[in-house]
Amino acid sequence: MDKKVIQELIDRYVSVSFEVNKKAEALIKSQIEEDLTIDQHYIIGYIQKSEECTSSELAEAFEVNKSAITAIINRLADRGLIERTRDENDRRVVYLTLSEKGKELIQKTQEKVHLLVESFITQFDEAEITNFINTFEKLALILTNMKKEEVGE
Amino acid sequence: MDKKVIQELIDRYVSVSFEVNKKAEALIKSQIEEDLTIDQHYIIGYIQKSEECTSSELAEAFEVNKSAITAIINRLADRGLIERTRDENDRRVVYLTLSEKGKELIQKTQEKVHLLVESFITQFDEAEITNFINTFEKLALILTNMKKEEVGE
DNA sequence: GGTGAATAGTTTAACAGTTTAACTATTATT
DNA sequence: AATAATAGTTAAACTGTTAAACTATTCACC
Repeated sequence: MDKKVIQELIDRYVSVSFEVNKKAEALIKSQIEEDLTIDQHYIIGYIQKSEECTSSELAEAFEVNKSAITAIINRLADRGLIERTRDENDRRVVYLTLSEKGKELIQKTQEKVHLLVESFITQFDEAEITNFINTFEKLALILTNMKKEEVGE
Repeated sequence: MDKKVIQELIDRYVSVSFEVNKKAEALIKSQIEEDLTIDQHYIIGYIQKSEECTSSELAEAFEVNKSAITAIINRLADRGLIERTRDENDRRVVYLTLSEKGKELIQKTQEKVHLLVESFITQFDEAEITNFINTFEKLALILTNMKKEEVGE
């Protein structure tokens, strides 16, 4: 690729990804039920999808320290949205699950978020949005590998 | 579009955008100079690019309240990275500019971030990444319009 | 020209999220 | 049995955020 072209692509990428992130986050925030923060929403969503979720798994997925997760989980558990159960075989680990209240809450919120995403995805034609998401997924893979290299696995 | 296809695209989009955001943010964080946070980095970068930057403009761009901007600007001004100057014609407004120290810092950081973005952008062929960014920019436009509609402009 | 509304920015209090370091409890290694 | 490693928590310090009240200035318009 031409150096100039690359420079331009970089600038465009940096600026558009910033813009989309900010705007998308603001829109999601507007759809979230009750007094859930964005992070709480994502945490609950992750637990919902995950089989046997632990703090360590969350910390890795969200790229933060475990103590940051503890703080968030504490708040959600205090509100009765999340439950903790110890593993009987390895009593160090604590599994996180959603209470009924938590399940209901995330379901309602996910529906709204889905409608939101649908409303902009359907403004593209199928080929374009499919290509876009395909490349996006490739990018996710590349970033994962870059991180692994950095850590030196 | 088929309903099932749309559902699948939504799920893929939601999950891949979350993943890319987290990973990209972690990588950027690893490239940032000294003790700058991600938000501070973005704020300084925005001021650098902007002509006559004000707190209100930043608040709008970052989709937060003005008082959140005040807090960040205070910290950066305390560290001598940003300077405030009042508009002589309208003494309510305060222009934000980078000090020499601030300019040097952001330049060094931007270089690193550019190299980082370059390292993954160049793993795609030109057509694919160009299409990707084009669609991304369309998405930014759509989100901007959605917000305008919501606000009711 | 003076009064009330609008605008730009700040302050304060309260809270969420984050890191680092030290800690508890448990399990693995040797 | 002793030591190291792992899962998670706690505490202190900090950043970012909102909401509400505030200051200072400018605008609108009668």
